[in-house]
Amino acid sequence: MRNKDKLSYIILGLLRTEPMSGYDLKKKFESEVGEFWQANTGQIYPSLKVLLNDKAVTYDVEIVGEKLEKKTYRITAYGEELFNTWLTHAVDRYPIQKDEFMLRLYFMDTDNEENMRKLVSDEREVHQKKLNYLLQRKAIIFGDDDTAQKSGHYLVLDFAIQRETMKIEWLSQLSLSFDNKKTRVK
Amino acid sequence: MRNKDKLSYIILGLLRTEPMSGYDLKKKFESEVGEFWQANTGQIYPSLKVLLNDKAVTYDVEIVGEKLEKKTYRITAYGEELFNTWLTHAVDRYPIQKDEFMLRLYFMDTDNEENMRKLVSDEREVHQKKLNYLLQRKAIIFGDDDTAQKSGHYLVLDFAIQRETMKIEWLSQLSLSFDNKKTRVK
DNA sequence: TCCACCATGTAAGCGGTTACATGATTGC
DNA sequence: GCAATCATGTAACCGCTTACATGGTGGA
Repeated sequence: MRNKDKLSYIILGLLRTEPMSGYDLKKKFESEVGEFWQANTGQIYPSLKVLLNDKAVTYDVEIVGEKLEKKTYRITAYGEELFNTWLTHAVDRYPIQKDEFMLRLYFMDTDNEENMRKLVSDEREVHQKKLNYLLQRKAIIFGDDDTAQKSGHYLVLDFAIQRETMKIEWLSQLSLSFDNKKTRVK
Repeated sequence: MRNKDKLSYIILGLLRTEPMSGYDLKKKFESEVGEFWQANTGQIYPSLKVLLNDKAVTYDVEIVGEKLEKKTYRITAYGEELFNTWLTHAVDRYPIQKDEFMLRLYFMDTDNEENMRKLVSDEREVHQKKLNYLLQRKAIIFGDDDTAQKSGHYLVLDFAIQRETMKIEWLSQLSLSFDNKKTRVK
């Protein structure tokens, strides 16, 4: 395990909360953690192998049904050590946020109103769907009480919601500026 | 050039605005476009080679000074065709936004106030610096007039500023919640 | 019986970073 | 003269995606 390998730290973090299988980890990357990092089997299983080799995790085999072997991974004391070092060590540099939509916007002729409107409304739809999904998840997991819960899970969900809300508002503002322009011309 | 290769499209887009060298492209990725995509020489020069091979770009050699050969790349009609197809074709799927800070937040024990405060204040500092830099650039490039300019360049800068502002506000809110908690306990 | 899901992996290849290598030019 | 910057590239390696391969389990 190399010390810049973020995925390994995330797996350790997930295993610290509760022991689980590679398949369970995959599901975690599809939900909670998935808002800010993702991984699939092509990375998870090889990564577990490395962690196992480094003695940062161990596993117990559990037989499900007749013969299905489920490996339940658990973090070791050494793994906890590695993880805690990462957790309290500051983020080294500014994260690069790739955004293909913003690139298109950058390149598009802003006077081509038809293209601009389509680009913006398509993007808004994508983010509106995402926002709806996030709000629904928040309601299901945390209910209506906004003040009480301040767990890590709550915080990441809340930030993701803020992020989507902000983008939608910005896109709406942009749409409005097209309308104003049209009115002014008339 | 494979049709999923975003970098090539970005290079074409940059060359469409004005012909330039690989070195110039690199600088573009450090500023304007860099807010939403980045690339360095290890990708740019090989990518130009592929585009050249596909006849999407051509170049003229210019002698700078005595013997320094500067290759000024220019987009071809075929390249423009490729680029326009990409530009007006909708973004296929939701962008994954990696954020190591949010991961740390997710994993950190929210009751460990000392660790939380440090994590949050370090992150705020990083984004405050970024915001200051962006505001300065906006002032230099576009001046004080907020209403007039609606070019692609203006829009990406504006969005980046919104993004940073939102994160800083969210982090401030979080800091406040620590303070309130402390007061309540007293 | 069938299908969705549980469960574990591998291989190929691409996208991207880091580091290296080399040399010219411009301005102080 | 020196340093910053201009300028072009290559090589190694890693991170990550996509696709493939295989099979078991549980419920309608």
